[in-house]
Amino acid sequence: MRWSQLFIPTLRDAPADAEAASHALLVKGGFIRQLHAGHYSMLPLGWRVSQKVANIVREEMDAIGAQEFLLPTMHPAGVWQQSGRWDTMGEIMFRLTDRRGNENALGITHEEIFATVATELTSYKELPQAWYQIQTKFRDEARPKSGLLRVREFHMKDSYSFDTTWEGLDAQFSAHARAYARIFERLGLDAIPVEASNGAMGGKDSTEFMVPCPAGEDDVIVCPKCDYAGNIEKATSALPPVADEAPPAAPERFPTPGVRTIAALAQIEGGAAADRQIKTMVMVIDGSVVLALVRGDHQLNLQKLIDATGGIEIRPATPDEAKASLGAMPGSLGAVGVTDLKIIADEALKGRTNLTTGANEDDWHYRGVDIARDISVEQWADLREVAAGEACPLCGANLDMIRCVEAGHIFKLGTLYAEKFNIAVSDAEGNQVPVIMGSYGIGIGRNMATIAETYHDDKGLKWPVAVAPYEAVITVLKLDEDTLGAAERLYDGLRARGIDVLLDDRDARAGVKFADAELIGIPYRLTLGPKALADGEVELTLRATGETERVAVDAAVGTVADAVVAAR
RNA sequence: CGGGAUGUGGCGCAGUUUGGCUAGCGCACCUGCUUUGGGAGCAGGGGGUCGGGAGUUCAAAUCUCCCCAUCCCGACCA
Repeated sequence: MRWSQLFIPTLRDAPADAEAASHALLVKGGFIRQLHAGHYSMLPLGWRVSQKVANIVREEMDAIGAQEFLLPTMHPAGVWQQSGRWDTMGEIMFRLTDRRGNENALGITHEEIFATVATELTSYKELPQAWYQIQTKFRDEARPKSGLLRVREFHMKDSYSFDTTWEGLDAQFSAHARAYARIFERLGLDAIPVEASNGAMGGKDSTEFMVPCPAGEDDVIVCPKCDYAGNIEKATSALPPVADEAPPAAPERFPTPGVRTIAALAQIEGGAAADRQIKTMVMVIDGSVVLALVRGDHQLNLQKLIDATGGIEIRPATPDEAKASLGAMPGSLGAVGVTDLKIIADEALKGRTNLTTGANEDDWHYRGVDIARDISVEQWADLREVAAGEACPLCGANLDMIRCVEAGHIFKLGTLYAEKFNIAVSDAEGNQVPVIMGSYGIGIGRNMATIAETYHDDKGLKWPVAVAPYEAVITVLKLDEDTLGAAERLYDGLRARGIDVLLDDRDARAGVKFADAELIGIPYRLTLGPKALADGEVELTLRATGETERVAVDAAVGTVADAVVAAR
């Protein structure tokens, strides 16, 4: 491609705002343009990068025997009603009504649609199968942000596996995990596989691939000593036991005028240390009030509460709702003697005695509470959020917390969709057996943005060769016959070697050409100017390191092509 | 959904408080001349329903009301 014909609008004065640095560079370099909140136009450079990411994903999916499909983006409501997710997906799903008054959805994922195809599976001899597509998804996110990292319309590779046995599912899950590891390696990303919450996808095991990145939105707990890693929504830690003194025969009510916080209760005479308090959180889960109890010094993790209760819509109760349910405002709430509400407690409270908690009357608390004796806990669960510095549950080392981007996610779905859509095949004995599914996703644009976030400097992007929009640029400093002629011979030579090469034939100053090539992040730059050309040489500059060396003109094609091919 | 901010040529902004010349500036763009190895200079030129609607006024980018959109913080969220 000749640069003079390439559409690259640049915004050299783009303001640096609080969004991801990569986003400003992708906009500035003319890769993407925003149409609307969460909807981006891919310009030629951006689309080339996106396609390269997609092709790497495609190659690795093909390598594990998966077959590519392309399914519709718009789906009739009935398919989603059949799985039950028409109602449970809530506002995340775009819905629209056609001229006949029929309801439709824009696909947020494609389990249902692949399931309709999978009903045509009839025999165990056809299995296993692994099917995928690279296609547009729509999600009505409450707050799109950070450029391509969180959008409402995006490209995603989603794949689905079909097996007759759980061992088969395990094998497909492992195959995907290995394929994902290779994909991230080729993309130049250090992805950490972590235990994850399954969220609305359902199913059993799930692994997220998390790339450390300050612009991300997920916190991941990792052990610096062993392999333990988990999303904050799932991770646990080992806690030292708290030695409780024996409680009195019954809880004792005592006045706590003005005390509204755990910290305040820990300070006052007759109070208790935070780890000897019960924090009572009033939550509304799908319209019902539930009490969630954690230790005073612990934080409740909402996703853990969702996972433990199977809830869909969950929110903290308003102070007025809390008062209506328990009779006091937050700060004096407790579960002692409460029998008409569901009470779910964190495991760190199990067996504890002589605790302090609110008495459901403003300015009063209980002490001497024995949780087993005094509180009707209906369900015990892991509800508390792990904090950095706590002990690894496997080896005891101090855990780290890292901010990450969720770059991929793989699930073992099980037989849920087989049951909803009646996907069954005959086994060797002629019995109908349900098909066991897995579901595997990786976002194309999100990975593109994460790469940009990982590889850039103050001059611009530094794309890895594997995803660079062009692998090499020939910067022509003087548009005379000799220089341009030499440049075109190099250009033809590199194209003949299959290199994606850009010929900067613009009538612009050298500084502009250098700065633009650096901004858009082309890995290899060949500079043709009269100085070196007089010696029969050209300059080769690496974007990644800034190193420059002189190469004989005759050897330049071979040198660059070999380097590019080796780095792909 | 709550809080805050913004909307003016392609891009980035000033002007709005206190209504008033033909709505400016920088970048980009077009023409010419000079320049040419790190974001050139001079001269000339083109381009704007001032987010939308209604209202007040002799007069509205500016004041009032309604609406829309975008951004940031939070809530929420495979």
